[in-house]
Amino acid sequence: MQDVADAAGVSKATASLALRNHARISEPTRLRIRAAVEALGYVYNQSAASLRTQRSYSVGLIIKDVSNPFNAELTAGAEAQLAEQGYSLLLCTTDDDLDKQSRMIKTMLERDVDGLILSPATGARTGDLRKWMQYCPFVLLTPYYSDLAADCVGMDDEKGSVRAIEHLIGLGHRRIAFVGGYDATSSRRARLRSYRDTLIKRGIDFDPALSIASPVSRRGGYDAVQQLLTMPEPPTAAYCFSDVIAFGVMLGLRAAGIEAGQSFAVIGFDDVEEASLWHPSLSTVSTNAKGIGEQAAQLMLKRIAEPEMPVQRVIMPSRLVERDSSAALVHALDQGELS
Amino acid sequence: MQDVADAAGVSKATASLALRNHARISEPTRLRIRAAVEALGYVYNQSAASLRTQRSYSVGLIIKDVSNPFNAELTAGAEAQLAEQGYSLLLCTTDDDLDKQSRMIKTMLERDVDGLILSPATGARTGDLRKWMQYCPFVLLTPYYSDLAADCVGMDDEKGSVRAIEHLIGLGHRRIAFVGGYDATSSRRARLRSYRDTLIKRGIDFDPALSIASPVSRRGGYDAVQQLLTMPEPPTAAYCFSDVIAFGVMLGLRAAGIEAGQSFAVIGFDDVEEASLWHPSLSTVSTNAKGIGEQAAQLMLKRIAEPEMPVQRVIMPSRLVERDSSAALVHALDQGELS
DNA sequence: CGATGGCGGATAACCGATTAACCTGGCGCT
DNA sequence: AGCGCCAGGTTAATCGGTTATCCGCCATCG
Repeated sequence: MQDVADAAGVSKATASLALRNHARISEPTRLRIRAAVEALGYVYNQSAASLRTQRSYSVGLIIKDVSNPFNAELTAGAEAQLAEQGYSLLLCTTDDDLDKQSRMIKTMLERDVDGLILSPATGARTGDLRKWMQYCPFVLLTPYYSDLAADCVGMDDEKGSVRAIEHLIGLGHRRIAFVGGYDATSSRRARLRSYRDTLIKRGIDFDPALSIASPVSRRGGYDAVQQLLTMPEPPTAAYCFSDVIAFGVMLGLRAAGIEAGQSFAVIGFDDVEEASLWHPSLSTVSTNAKGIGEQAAQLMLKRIAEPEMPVQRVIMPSRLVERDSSAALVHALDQGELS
Repeated sequence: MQDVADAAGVSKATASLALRNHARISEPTRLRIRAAVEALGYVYNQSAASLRTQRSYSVGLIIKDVSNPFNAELTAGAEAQLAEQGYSLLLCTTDDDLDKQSRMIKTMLERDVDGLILSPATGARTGDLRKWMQYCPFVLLTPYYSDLAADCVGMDDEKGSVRAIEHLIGLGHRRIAFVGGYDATSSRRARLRSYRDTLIKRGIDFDPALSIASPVSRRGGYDAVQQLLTMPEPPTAAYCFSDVIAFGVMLGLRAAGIEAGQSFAVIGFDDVEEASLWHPSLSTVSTNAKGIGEQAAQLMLKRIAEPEMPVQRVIMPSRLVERDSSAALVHALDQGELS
């Protein structure tokens, strides 16, 4: 910048002000300086500026895994919002490992992010998070740390689950399994609770044997459904922790000669793009991943602009999308009698 | 850091050296300093360090769109490699817009990245890229800027295409369409060339009417196949620019009462996760997106470590994965006669 | 006519690390 | 005793911007 200033015959300070269009600098001078910038191919050094101003115009996004379509969409949403406001996105992943999560948070803080959007790894302790929150604002991608005085945006596990189960009950199903997800995650617990409460409310027994935890992968769903089908009284429907698991369940069903949507209903969660493309198309609880990412970014930008704003907790609505994988049980019985 | 030094009763310089385990500092002193760090909750300021050392330990990744599964996997691969070496990933997207691409490159340079991994937007000019390359090393995610003296890692459009077409010919197909992709992209041109050359080499006419450009979306494939089916002598197979397009083609076929893999063969490109899950499962040219991301990151790290290393161009192997969507034409004819 | 007040710009301290160069006490050696 | 040398630190300049403060000059005003 000194070079630019010299070339324009002004001081470094003047150059600095001119580049940011400060009113103090006259038009002709500003133009001379801009010309010098072009001529010299000067590139502004944001890090140097950050050092002085203590604002980096960057925020970190810490998720478990980008290759998961849900997270990819979320990332896309967040990045778009941030870029629009001139912020950059530092991305890192934890593989749902607490240790790695700590390292990543530390790294981000060292890089002086203005804020951190975090999808906490399973088992993250409130105390640890609170410790980090001293250093920069956080937006949590989950609604389950309510004692933490942090902004958050989560999806509505509860309403979505209730709708899904009521839909299945409405179709005539009575033996409904709850499939997949890691046992310890708050999201799964919330959905499991809604699942159980809804059943009970409708006068249907809650059978613990029908809820099976699993890794969040197709394999997880595949294995789980195999297990379910060997039960003496197997379920006729599965409410799955995620679409990915639902896909696994449908594959498992097919392997057992059962087609989802005929004698067996399947409902997923997330509404990833493939859900509508699958054959049969997957009924699922839609959560708008991109919207969650956008919302998180917006919340962060607001928080940065106004640090003392009251804590905001956003629950993004989820809605049930009924497609072909969930069919009426009566229909299934009819088919069964025909074969 | 001054505070830490004071607390440990040493100078700032000593503290700095101690934190980086410089041999000059004795063990007891180092421990005292580390203790002070803990006690004060000090966080290292990487930006300040970068300012001085001119190394930010961060690299930028500029792609068109993260929500595309191929790019998401690529991103995951790159991030993992970089994180492993202590580098951070700045992610931004261009929506395949040249203007936005320029802005993003500029932003990244201002943020003082050590390198930039770029998937150039359609139509990016060599000259423009060369201009940016003065400022930091680039790794291009395409093999088609060979006059640019930049490291790159691309997929093997050619071999993959040849295999796919030969596979189809081997199955008895003679009217093979080439479907989808933006006309102007180098990748599409390369695949189109391989497609044509392979046909000709096998003594089959190349019919320009059988190659249809389209947006890279399901819709694009859907519309294209509709158009193909109205031809006087429609194709019996489609080689698609991407899996996404192939999905569209299969949907279009189904809408026309044709099931892919029976009277009509479909092959995609990318081998995205859903390819194996589709019904029928999609034959496709597999390219290992995550591997490309990892390779790009590794190349970048090597380049940073050794700036004068000769330019490296990596072509990641692609292989044909034969699944259910590509069936023998004879089989299709048999079926035709039966019906 | 001297005081006042802008305007447009210059000076220099500062942000938080890194590092070349310098300092010092103690030990071994001749 | 004198000298060199090393281990273990310290000093201060530096990276590239930002910004509080100061300055000179000219127009305006009572």
